[in-house]
Amino acid sequence: MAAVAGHEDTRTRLLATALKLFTEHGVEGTSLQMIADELGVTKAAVYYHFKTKDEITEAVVEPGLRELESIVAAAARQRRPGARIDHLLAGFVDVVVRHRALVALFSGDPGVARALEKHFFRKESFMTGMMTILTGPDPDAARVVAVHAALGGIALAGGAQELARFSDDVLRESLLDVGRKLLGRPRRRPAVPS
Amino acid sequence: MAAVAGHEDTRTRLLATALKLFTEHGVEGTSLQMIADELGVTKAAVYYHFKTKDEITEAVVEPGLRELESIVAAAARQRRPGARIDHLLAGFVDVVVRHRALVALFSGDPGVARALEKHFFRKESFMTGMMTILTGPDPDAARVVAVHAALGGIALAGGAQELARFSDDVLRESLLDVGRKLLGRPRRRPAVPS
DNA sequence: GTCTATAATACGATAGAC
DNA sequence: GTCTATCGTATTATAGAC
Repeated sequence: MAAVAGHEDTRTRLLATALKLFTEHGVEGTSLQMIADELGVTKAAVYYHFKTKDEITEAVVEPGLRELESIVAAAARQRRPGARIDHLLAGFVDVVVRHRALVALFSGDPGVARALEKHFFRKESFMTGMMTILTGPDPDAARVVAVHAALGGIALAGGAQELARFSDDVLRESLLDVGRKLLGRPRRRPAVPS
Repeated sequence: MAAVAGHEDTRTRLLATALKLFTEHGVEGTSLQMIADELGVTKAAVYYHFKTKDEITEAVVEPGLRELESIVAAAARQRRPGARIDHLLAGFVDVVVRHRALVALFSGDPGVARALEKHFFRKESFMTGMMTILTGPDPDAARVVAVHAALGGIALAGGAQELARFSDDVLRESLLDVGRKLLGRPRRRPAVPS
């Protein structure tokens, strides 16, 4: 790890800078010049680490996306439908909290979807997989809307600038509460025995 | 009305085309060339109707934004805190349903906020006004998160492509339900007398 | 009201020196 | 690993004919 720290460090700083600018101005609204300036290098230096801008976009969202994929897969393996929902909700919220702005970026920015399409990742089918677990079979309109609002609301709230001051634990519990209410999964321990 | 139809029609078609492309590719990801091509005219023709791209962005979002502003003002005039919340929620959902993709665009696209800033509209202070009504005074973290998720979830679900098939009435009732659950406003008529 | 033509600039991306 | 310099293209925007 330490041996490649010199290389890894610049690459990591680059991705962190890109994520910050992407959430601020959108992927298409962020130029390589802006990234280079923020990093304190030239455009050519950026191109040493990544061959194209799409490759940067991909690398920014990849870690969070991989986590989400494995969570969906693990949730699908649960036997009871309720357990599938609980597993997916807890995992989704956890990824949102630990990556904050990333999931909101993935959910809302069309530039991300366009960049991923070129490397054979279909956002639409991925979302359908999550939806199927959360809605169940033959859902009515209200359920489909509620699930959409839950995923969107959790992602957007997790990436909101005004909520950055909250700790991971506080944000996680609050977002779990949002998901439970919208998905009809009341919590087990009502907190107060009285 | 009919006398200016020739002018109004092209301008209206232009705004509808712009909104469609903005939601598909984002504001910064949409060029005037794309708008002109979709309209079947040249870029110069587009510039006859609007002096700058920011002016187009502004004109696209303006109608929905004006409605939201008057709804917030009307909600603030309600006496009881619960009535303020109910008024704002119903109005917000109604605007989302009638304009669909527009509110999601306003909520999520950084290009919109940037375009509006130049004409003295501060998105941040506008959102704070809505938040204050919905959270009440001295809200805890869970409440702030819930309100954020409610507004974001409703806006995002309203603009979702997969929910476009639902009628206005069905979508409105479903989104109201989302808002009521997250804001702690259970509905009056529980539907089934039994 | 829409066109052709063009200016000025910014973009993504590459070549080659150090 | 970062630089200077540059290529080709696309961008916003304008001028002037019809």
